[in-house]
Amino acid sequence: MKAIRELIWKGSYGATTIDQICDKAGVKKGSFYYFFDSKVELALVGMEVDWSQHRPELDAIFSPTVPPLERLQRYCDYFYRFQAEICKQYGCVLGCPLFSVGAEVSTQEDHRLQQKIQEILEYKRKYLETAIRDAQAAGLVDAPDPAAKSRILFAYYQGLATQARIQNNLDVLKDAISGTYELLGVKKSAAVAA
Amino acid sequence: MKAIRELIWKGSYGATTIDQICDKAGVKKGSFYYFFDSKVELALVGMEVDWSQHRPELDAIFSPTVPPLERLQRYCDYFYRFQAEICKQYGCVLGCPLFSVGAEVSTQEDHRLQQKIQEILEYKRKYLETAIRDAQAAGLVDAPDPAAKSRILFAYYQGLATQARIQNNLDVLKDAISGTYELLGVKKSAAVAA
DNA sequence: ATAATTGTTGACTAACTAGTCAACTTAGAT
DNA sequence: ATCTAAGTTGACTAGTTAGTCAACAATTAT
Repeated sequence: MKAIRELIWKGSYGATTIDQICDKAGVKKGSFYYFFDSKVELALVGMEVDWSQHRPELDAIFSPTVPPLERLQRYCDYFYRFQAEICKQYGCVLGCPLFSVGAEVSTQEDHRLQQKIQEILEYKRKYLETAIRDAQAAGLVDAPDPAAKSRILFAYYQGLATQARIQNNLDVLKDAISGTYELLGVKKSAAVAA
Repeated sequence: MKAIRELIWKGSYGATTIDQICDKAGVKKGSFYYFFDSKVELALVGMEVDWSQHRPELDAIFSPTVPPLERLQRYCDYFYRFQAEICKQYGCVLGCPLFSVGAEVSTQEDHRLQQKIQEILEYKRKYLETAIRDAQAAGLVDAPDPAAKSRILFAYYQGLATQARIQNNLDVLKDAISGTYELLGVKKSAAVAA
């Protein structure tokens, strides 16, 4: 379980072989096929496990009890710290596996993995939408269409994460919060407050 | 040449084998190794060829003779039309190969491909930076730091392209120009003019 | 024409790939 | 203790992979 996540995160989904997974997991191939029918099957469960581990943390960060702009601030901080830790552990910036794996498998015939990834990504976007809507209601930002704004912000985050991975540079992520504010048209006073 | 571009664009770099490339190109493996030492070598030349074909079009779109905001408008249009054509040809949205391949190979030991990709990406960002600087000089946008803004805009485009690929949905790209305007803080009057 | 260079090929290794399976080991229930 | 179900394994296909190479063909120079 941990093995496949590491391998497809650090390397790529397509280039990760079942032999590699078994080696890393210290398990023989027979055992693998006792539990899973194929690599896709394992990847699906892996994604699910990963998501279920992140979900509580995101629920806390995006809790409605937290002021909306602070949620975004905390999320940017969290993402940076998380990537920094991963970077220290694996020696390079890995970004978000949902993006890199998603982009890689999107053209495959078997659509199950794409669907799962899109599903989780949509959950994540929802956090942003709610935060933006609350910020708009509080008059903190200029976002008459929170859903549209959340898509823009989400695309921005996705781009940042991918850039950080490609450039292998954590500093790229440091612009996240200022970029968020510019993108949302945060009013000066609100920015200082958050 | 055309073969590898199609294969690693539609599929992935890692999962594309030299046998596949040779088959698609109608060439035997011996010939391949007569010209290239490895897959990386071929991919490097492929990227270079691809870039040299796009460059004149981008030079035209971002010509200093064109009003700055119109450059961005034209670029968004161009990108959409280009993706639509590719989509009709291959049956699915493929996004930008620099992003998908870049994300995939970024953790490899051999850094040559990453370097080439980063180099081309940096060229592309420069187009945006110049357009934003000109727009700022003309008082059309609120961008005191054009380089920083261009990084934000570039990340946004990168995210959009990746999303379009993951969701296999061209409509994602339709938000590009309105997102650009929101992101740059385009003044109402300037937006109407462009 | 002929020699030299450039390019092409099929046949070849040796390592790796996904996937199967009968035999084995463990752990839990009775 | 012993029976059973759950899990593990090594050895096994059969196809694919990267990469090599001597022999062959095509082009070009002289």
